Amino acid sequence: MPYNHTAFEKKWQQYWLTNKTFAAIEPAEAGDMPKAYVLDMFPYPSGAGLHVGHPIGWLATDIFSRYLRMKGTNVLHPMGWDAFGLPAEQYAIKNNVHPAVTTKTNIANFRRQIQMLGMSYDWDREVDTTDPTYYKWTQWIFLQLFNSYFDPIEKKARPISHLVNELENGNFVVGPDGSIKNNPTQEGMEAISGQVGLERGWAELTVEEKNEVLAGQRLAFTDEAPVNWCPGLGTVLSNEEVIDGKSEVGGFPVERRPMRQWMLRITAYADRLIADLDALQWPESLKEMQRNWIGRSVGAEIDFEIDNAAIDDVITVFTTRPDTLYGATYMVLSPEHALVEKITTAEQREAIGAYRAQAAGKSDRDRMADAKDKTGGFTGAYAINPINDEKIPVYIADYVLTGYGTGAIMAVPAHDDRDFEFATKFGLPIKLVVADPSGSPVAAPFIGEGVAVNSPIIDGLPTEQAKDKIIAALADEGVALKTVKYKLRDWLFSRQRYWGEPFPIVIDADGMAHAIREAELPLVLPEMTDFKPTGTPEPPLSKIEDWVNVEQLFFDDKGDSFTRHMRRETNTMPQWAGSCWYYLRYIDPHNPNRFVDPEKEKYWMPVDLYIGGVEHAVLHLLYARFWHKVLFDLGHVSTPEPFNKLVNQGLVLGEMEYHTVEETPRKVSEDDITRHGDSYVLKANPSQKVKAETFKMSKSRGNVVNPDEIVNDYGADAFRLYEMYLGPIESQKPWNTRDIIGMSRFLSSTWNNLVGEEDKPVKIDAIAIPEAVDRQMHRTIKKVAEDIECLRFNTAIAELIKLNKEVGALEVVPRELAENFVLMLAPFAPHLAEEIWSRLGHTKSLARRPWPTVDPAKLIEASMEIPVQVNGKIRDKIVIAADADEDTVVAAAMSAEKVKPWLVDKTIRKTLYVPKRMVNFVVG
RNA sequence: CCGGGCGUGGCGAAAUGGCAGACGCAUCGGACUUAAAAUCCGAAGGUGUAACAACCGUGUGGGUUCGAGUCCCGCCGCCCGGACCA
Repeated sequence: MPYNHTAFEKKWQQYWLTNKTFAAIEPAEAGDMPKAYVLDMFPYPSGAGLHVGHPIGWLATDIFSRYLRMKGTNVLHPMGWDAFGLPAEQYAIKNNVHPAVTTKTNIANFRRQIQMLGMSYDWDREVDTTDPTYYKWTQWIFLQLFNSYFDPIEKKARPISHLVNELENGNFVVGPDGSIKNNPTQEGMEAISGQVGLERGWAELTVEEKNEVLAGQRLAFTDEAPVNWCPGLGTVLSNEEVIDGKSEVGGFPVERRPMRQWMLRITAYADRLIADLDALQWPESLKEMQRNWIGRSVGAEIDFEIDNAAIDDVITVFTTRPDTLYGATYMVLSPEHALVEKITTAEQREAIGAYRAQAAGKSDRDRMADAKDKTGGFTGAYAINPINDEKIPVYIADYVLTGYGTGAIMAVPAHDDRDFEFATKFGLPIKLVVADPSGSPVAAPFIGEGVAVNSPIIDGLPTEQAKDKIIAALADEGVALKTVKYKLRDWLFSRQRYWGEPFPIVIDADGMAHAIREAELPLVLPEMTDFKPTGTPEPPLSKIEDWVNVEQLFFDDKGDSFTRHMRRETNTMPQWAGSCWYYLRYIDPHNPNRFVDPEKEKYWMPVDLYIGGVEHAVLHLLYARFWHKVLFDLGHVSTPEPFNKLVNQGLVLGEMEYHTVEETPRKVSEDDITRHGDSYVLKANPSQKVKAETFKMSKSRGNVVNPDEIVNDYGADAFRLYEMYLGPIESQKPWNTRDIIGMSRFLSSTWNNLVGEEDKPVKIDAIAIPEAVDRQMHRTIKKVAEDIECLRFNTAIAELIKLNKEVGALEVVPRELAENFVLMLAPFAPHLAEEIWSRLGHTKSLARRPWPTVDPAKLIEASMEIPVQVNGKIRDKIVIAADADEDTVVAAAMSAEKVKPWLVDKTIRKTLYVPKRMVNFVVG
C-alpha cells in the first residue's frame, strides 16, 4: 500500500480525542514534571471559516507542544472561541438569524477545521466567551474593577471598601471637586491633589455625595465625555478601534460626540504598563508600539497670567521643553479650550466664533489632511510670560488638540516645526533660544537639544540642565510643576450593541450606578428577536422594558435586605472583554465557584509561549495586561504580567500574481511570462513588461485558499509541513499551492522507507546502525531539537528530509533508526508518525514517548574538510584527520595542489588557522 | 515627516565574522512507459572553458577585518507601525 493519508488521518484524530491524549496533567498529579503553558490567540469564529493563513501560528505552538510533551513536560495547550462581537451581530441582522445560532454553527465549523489539522489541544478545556458559565466571570471581573480604586501612593488597585475605611477614619478628606486627598491635619501626610483648605470630612457628606465621590474613584466608572460615535455601526468605539477616523470594523466614518459611557481607568496603570514591558520576552517592535501608544512624555505645566485685570484665570500649558520658555512669542489654545469664550475681546469675537464653528465641523480625518496648512485666529487677548513678564498674544488654532496635555501651548516658533509654520503664516516673531553646542550657527526651526542662549537665567546650559533650572525657578513662585502626560486615554468600555456581555449594573433614579450582587451572576443576556441598533445611542436592550426595570435587592450595614426600583444598564461590553482573561479560564475551565482556582493558577501562570498576530499589539495585548494587573493587585492572580514570551507570526499572503505593466494592467499566468534581464516580460510579446506582486488574502481579491481543499488533496500532515516549511515563523510569506507536492513527496518517501508495499514490506531489524547514518541521526536529533526550541521549523524539516534520504539508501532499516526517525517526525506530521509507530508494533500513542537522546561521542567525525584561503580567497580544500594539530594542518594546506601556485615567489607574511574551520595564508 | 524591520538564484529560503545559495518548488537531462501522468536517478548562480582553470557574484557606495551576506556609516528600494501628542 502506498502512502495514503485518507486511510489513517481521521483514525488518529479520533484516537487522540477518545483517549484524551493531550490532556494537561492537573498540578496535584504532575509531580516534579516541568510545566509549560503554550497559548494561541483564540479566533473569532467568523462565518467564512478558516483560510490557510489562520492556522500558521497554531501549527507552530502545536509542534512546540508536541515536542515538549516528548521531553517530559506537562503542557497546557488549549483552544477556545472569542465569539461575542460585531460581525456575528451584523450577519444576524442581515439574515435575520439570532447571533447565538450563527455563533454555534460557526464554532462547530471552526472546531471541525482545526481538528482536521491534527492539533494537539486539550479539548476538555475549550472556552466560549458567549457561554453564560464563562461570561459570569467576565462580569465578576468587571465588578472587581467597579469595586476598586487606584491608590496613587501604593500605585496599585485596592478594594473601594479600603478607601471607605480610610475616609471614615479621617485619614482622607474630600476636596471641593470630589477628589480624595490625605487629611492635611494628620501627621506626616501630604496632599495628593486639589485646592487645600476646602476639604470636608466623610461624615459631613450626604449619602448621594458619598456615592458621587466613590464613583469618581472607581476603576470602572461612567463619564460624560466626547467619544467616538460611529453611526454606521450604531455604537461608540474605543480609540484603539478607530483607524484614521474610520471604524476598524467596516470602515465607517466616526464622529466625536459627548455621551455618558463606561470607562475603565487604564491610564492609572500607564507607568506600570510601560515599566513592566522591559522584562518581557516580546519582539522589541511590539514593545515599542505599546510604549508609543501609551505615549509617556515628561515635561512641565506652566501658568501664564492673562494681561487683563478683570480675568484672574491663568492659562496652563504643557511643554516638554521648558528650557525654551524665553523663546515663547505667542500662545495657542485649542478651539474647544474653556477659556476662549472668556478672554476673546469684543472686536475679535465674530472671527473667533466663526473659526470655532469651522473647526467643530471638521472631522479628525479632515484635520489630519490639513495638517500642513496651519489655520487659526487671534483672540485679542495677551498673556504674560512668567519668566520675563513679556506680553504675548493668544491665538486659537486647531493644531492644538483638546485631548492632549492641557489643550493649550506656549508657542516657540524657533524650536518647533508647527509653531514655526504658524508664526511664519501669521507674521509672529521668532526668537532663537537654543544653539548648537558645537557653536555652529543654526536656523529656525531647530528642533534638537543644545545649549540655551538669549535666556538670561539659563544661558550656556545644556538642554537637560536648563529644563530643570527653569522649572525650579518658576516652581518657587508656584507657576510651574514638573508633570508627566500620556497619550493613552481611559478605555471606553460600553457598546450600544446586543451581542455582548450585559453589565452587572443597575442604575438608580439619580443616575448612580450600583453593582448587582455576586449571587445574581451571571446576568444572562436576555433573548430578543429585534436586536437591531435603535439608530440612536439608545442600546437595543433598552427595548425590553421587563428586563430593564428591576426591583433590586440590597443589604444594608446590619445585613437586612431591602429593595429599590432600578433600571438595568443596557449597554453591553466590547468584544475585548472576553479575551482579556480567557487564558486564565483555560486553567480551570469548569470551576463553578471561582474564575480560576488559586493553586492551579499559581502552577500554570505565567503563559510561557504566546503566539499570535501583530494586529493585537495595542488592543488585546494592552487590555489583557491591564486587567491582569488589576487582578494581581487584588490578589486574584500570582504574576504581574500574563504573557512571558510572545511571538508574532507573519502573515501568509496570497499566491504571487502577475500583471502587465501598462495603463490597464492585465492579469497573466505564470506560464505566459519569461525572464528578460532583471524583469519579467510576456513570452508572446517580449517588449511587454510584467510585474510580480503578492497581496493579502481576501475575499474581494479572490485569492483566499481554503484549508479544507488542501487537506482533502494532500492530507493534514503535508499541509502542516508545508506551512512550517514556508519560512521563519515571524516573517510574512506568500502561499504557493504548487509547492506542497514537495512535502507530499517527503511523506510518501518516508512511508516507502519505513513501511513499503503490502507485498514487499520494508525489513526492519534490531541491527546496528551503520556509522555514517548513525552520525547523521545523532546530528539530526540535536539539530531538530534545537530548531524546535527556537521555533525554526523550516530548518528542522530540512534536516529530517536529509535523514530520510539516508534511511532510504539502506537495505534493512535498523529498528533504533526507524523509531527515532518516527519520533522526530511526530511533532510535524503526527498522523503519519502514529501510523508508522503502531506498525512498528507499538500499541500506545507516541505522544509521550521520550525524545531520542543525542550521544555527543557519535557526532565526532574521523576526518574533517578544511578550506584553504590565500589572501582571504578560497583556493582549495584539504581532508585531514579530525585530531590533526595546527602544524600538520598548515603543512597540508601549504602543499595542497591548488594552493601551491598562489604561494610561488611570494612571502607568507601571516598564517591563520581557525581550528576545524579554515586556513588562511596572507602573502605579499 | 518620525520610529522599527527587511533587501541573497526563476520562486520559498539556508548560512555561531570563516566553503554563499543547505532543503523544497519550478527548470533541464536521463530511466520506466506505445505515450503521457506519477515515480526514480542526475544537472544546475553568472561569465567562461572541450573540460579544467580563472574571473564576477548576497540592493548601492564607502569603512573595519587576514577574511563581511553577517559588524559600522551614507544612499536607494520595499514592508510594518505612528503621525499637528506641544
